[in-house]
Amino acid sequence: MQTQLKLYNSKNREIEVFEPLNPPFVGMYVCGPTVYSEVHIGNVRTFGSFDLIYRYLLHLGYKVRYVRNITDVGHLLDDTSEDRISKKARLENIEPMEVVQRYTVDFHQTMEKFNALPPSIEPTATGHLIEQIELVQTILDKGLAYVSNGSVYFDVAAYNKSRNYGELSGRNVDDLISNKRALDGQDDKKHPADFALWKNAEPQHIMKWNSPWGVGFPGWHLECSVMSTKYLGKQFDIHGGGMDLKFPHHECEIAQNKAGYDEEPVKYWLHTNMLTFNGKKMAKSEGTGVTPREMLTGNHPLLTQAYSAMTIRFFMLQAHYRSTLDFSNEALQAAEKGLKRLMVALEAIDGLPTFDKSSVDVNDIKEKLYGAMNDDFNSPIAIAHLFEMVKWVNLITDGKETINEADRSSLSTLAHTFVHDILGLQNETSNDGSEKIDGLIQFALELRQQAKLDKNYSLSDNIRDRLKEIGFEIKDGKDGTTYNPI
RNA sequence: GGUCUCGUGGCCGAGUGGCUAGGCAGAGCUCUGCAAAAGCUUCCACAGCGGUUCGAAUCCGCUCGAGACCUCCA
Repeated sequence: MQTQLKLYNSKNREIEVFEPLNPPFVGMYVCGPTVYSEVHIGNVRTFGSFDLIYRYLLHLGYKVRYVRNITDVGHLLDDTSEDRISKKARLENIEPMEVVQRYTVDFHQTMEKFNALPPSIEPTATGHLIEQIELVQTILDKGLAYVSNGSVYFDVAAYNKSRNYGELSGRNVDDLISNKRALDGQDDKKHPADFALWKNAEPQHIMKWNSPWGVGFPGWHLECSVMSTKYLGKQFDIHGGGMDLKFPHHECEIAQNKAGYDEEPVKYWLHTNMLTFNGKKMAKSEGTGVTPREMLTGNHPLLTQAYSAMTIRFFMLQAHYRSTLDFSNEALQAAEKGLKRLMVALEAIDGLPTFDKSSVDVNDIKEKLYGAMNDDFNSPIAIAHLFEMVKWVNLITDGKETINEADRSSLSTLAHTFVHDILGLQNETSNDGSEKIDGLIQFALELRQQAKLDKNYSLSDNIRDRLKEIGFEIKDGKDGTTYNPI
């Protein structure tokens, strides 16, 4: 029997049994990208991790509403009054919304390549300005924010009198004062830890809107509070995001929600870890921000070859979502080969010879697979067990183990469910192998077999090599020859 | 400086107080005309130093090292 799903709640740093607020419904909010440029492969890992979680929850039968936002309001860069989206727009001489549109589309295309399911709702920040302004007003009315020079700031000190700012990230307000780095430059604030709910816009600022406090734009943390509440309610089950968003972003979100709605918004906080390159977090500024496009084409100085989307997905799934994952050509090549072995075995299951008895224990594999996933979505363990299954399949193929028809059928269902539905791995070596192509290859194999019988090895090797060039790998087994698309 | 995480074999990466992770790479064997594929076997490990324990890579302490966050960040 499958055990209960347990997950690591980063709110209290403990593994907890997953109990939705209103089963079978599950509300899940994940912080999406800011669409001012192409996402990099580290972003793909984050959304891939949540895709795994989403898929598994769906598989367990939950009715999941998965909300992932698009941040299309540019938020401020360091010491300029310019934001990322406006800057990009200025550099490329286009409308900010063109920037947004371009990279939103690009993001969707990318996630589709990596076989990530689209969220149920993908709201945009600019589409929820009224709600954001309302929340700012509510917080102001409660005396937990103040207006200053056309901007509105969250009053951390006032909030902290009755609440605990820093509960998620384990910080306390006093530390935040004393450790605040220099160069804040935000003289409008009463307290260094205060954060903007609404920001006054300079005249040259492009993306700005009217508000009760003047022309400006919303603070970065506001959109997630507003949109999660709007679509999932004041309390919902799961909130996810990258670890780097824990502070200040998620901390501020909690504060806004509690200040505005007087509710503990999130039951389970899930934070995914970073993809690293040479042990360091990927960052464009460090020259380590590899884009999916570069990965897929191999067109990057640090890459020795191109990697397929499924290779990359599989590579990422071989690490737990809460661990950092270090990224190298060697590791990716290992994933490429491993994935191929897995997929070949998966496709072979339905063609396995059956016997009266089974020497394999399908139920045991099943329990191990669910056990792994129920243990905080431990995909690397699940994959390890899938490779156990690969071994069984190969031994049966070699006639060293046996399986009966019922077991073969349940093994096939189990394996396909885990590989395709839960891990989201697709067979990329498209067997565009229509029956006609298969017939042609079988014919070529017959010719090769005859050549071998005639000891015409140069011909048989030539057939083998040519088929490989075309994209089919020949495998001589004990009981004849088979082939696989490469 | 503050908060926190982590240090596993050639590489990536799981895990647990005593029992095989797994993938890739390496070695040997089986199969084979050769190869590939597949199978079997095998080598390589838990940063260092102490402590707790019958027993620790797994718990505690210290040292060294790495990283994340404290500012936009997946």
